[in-house]
Amino acid sequence: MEILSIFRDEAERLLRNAGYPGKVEQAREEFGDFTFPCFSLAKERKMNPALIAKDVVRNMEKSEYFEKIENVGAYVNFTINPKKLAEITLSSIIQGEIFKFEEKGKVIVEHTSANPTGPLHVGRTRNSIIGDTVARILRRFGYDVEVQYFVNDVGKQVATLLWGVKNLRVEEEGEREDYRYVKYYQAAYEELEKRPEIEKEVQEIIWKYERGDQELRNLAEKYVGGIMRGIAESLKRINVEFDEFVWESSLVERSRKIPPMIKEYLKEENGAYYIDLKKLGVEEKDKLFLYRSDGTTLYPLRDIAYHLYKAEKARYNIDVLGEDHKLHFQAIKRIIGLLKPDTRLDALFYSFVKLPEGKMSTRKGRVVYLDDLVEEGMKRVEEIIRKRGYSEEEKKKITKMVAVGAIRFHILNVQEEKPITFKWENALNFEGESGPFIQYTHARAESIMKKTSWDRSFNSQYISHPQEIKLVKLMARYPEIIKEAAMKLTPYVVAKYAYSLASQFNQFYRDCPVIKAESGIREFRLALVYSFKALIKDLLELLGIEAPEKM
RNA sequence: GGGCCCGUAGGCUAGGGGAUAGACUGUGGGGCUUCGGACCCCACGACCCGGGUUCGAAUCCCGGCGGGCCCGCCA
Repeated sequence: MEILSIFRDEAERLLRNAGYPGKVEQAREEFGDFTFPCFSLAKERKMNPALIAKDVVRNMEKSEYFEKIENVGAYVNFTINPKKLAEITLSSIIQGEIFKFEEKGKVIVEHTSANPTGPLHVGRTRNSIIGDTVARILRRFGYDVEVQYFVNDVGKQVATLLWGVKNLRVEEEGEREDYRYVKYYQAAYEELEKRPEIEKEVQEIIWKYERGDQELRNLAEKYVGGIMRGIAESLKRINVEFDEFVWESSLVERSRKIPPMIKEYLKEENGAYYIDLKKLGVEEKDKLFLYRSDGTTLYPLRDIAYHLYKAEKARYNIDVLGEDHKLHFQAIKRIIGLLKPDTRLDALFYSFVKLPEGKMSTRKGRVVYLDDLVEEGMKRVEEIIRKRGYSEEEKKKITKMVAVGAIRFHILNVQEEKPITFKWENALNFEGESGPFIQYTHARAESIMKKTSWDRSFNSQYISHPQEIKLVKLMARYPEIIKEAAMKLTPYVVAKYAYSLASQFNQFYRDCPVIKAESGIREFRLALVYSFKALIKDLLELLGIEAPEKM
């Protein structure tokens, strides 16, 4: 139940009864909670908007839901009755009702799906963090969510890696397989640039691998599998996990059955096959190639097979993709629309993270690896908490929680489609609008609760301080924030909301003593602190950030 | 050449027809006999440019400029 819509509906009911039906909007804070601008009505009725606003107020009946309804210029402003709102909001949180949403069926979220050619870098991590967070939000919103990673082991990149493994000798350094094996990939690419004729050998690897060549399968299992283990381990450190890894090679046979199903869009050119995209209604591109002339499959074909596989498992599918996939996705969506018209396919696009010196590139070794970012983050956190007298074990746990909190929040706090330039000091910011700020605020609230006992009873009649009212109003927005983030696939709104809530709590904290407050007020404030803590903990969880009790 | 996305204080980012453009960081000041100073308060500082639509444009439309991406028998 969206708490504020109870009040919004009531405001609109009052407007109707006053003879001026219309929709209210969110008001600026200093004017109240909802507002009804009278400009368009003024135009319709050819009257002065300010006079209309006056008349609306004159004809309005009283309501226990609002403590004040008044006109300011051409606006009719509604101020919610805080006692009523506090009662509804706090009991909804304390009983856990606020976290329950209607069940909505199954959805598969595919994210990351980075080529398994080396360790995960920070650029790709934006995909993982956004994808993981949107999955968490959808789960909260009532979906049965399954998270998948599409492992591209059939493509040219992996063939290049395997060519390197077979033909080159490199120093394998480091503990983890992804760091060891990426050297083959980088060396193979260098070689390929020097001697373009190697291309043929790479093609041959693709051909053989697709047909199940045992030696190559074994190599892929070791090297691609090893790199995937590394990637999964890196992601696990920042709380990203998957339900299923789907390997492309497992879909090759299946993908070959697809072209006959869309024969009327299929064309041939020198032995290669493509889909006529114009005919499909995609204007921006002509041909989508499915087969090479040597008969091996191309990524679009395997991707169609994969989407078909997903569509059979779930009626709703979401891909988290870099903006470079926009056109490709448009084509895939059309094709799945033909093959599985009763399913829904959405994409969440994000812009790249680049370095001040340019785009990240695994090939060129111009990257910041996720692991390095996490390590550096932990180092900086440790610096701060060194003197706080935590045990070794506590210190280790807190250090990781806070570093990951900073990293995830930094990525999530920006609209997905805006480009990010990676800078260490921003990615590892612990102050102000940051993950650690929110975690710290949670720890503060926790600290109050620990110092006192409370039987979960409260009386909303005691609400009076402006900071109490502001905090309740902000908390009441939780359901609509979740709904917006889930429906528009915009996880950043949850990050922004979590920050504003924490920030508001800190202001409340400054002005409103809790433990020392007199009886009545004290219980009410404890209900506020408890509710804030429950809410912010949930929001942090949605952002994939742990909520430490002390830090 | 064509298409898509982005342009808001020194840096980073909300708002996406409506009231005085909201934060964070930075810089300068201030606040613990008070529940945790990774906090709080005050000040400074911004809508890329030019037209148009509108009672009203940071927001919508058109045209520039700047940045990113796409238009592969790569993925």
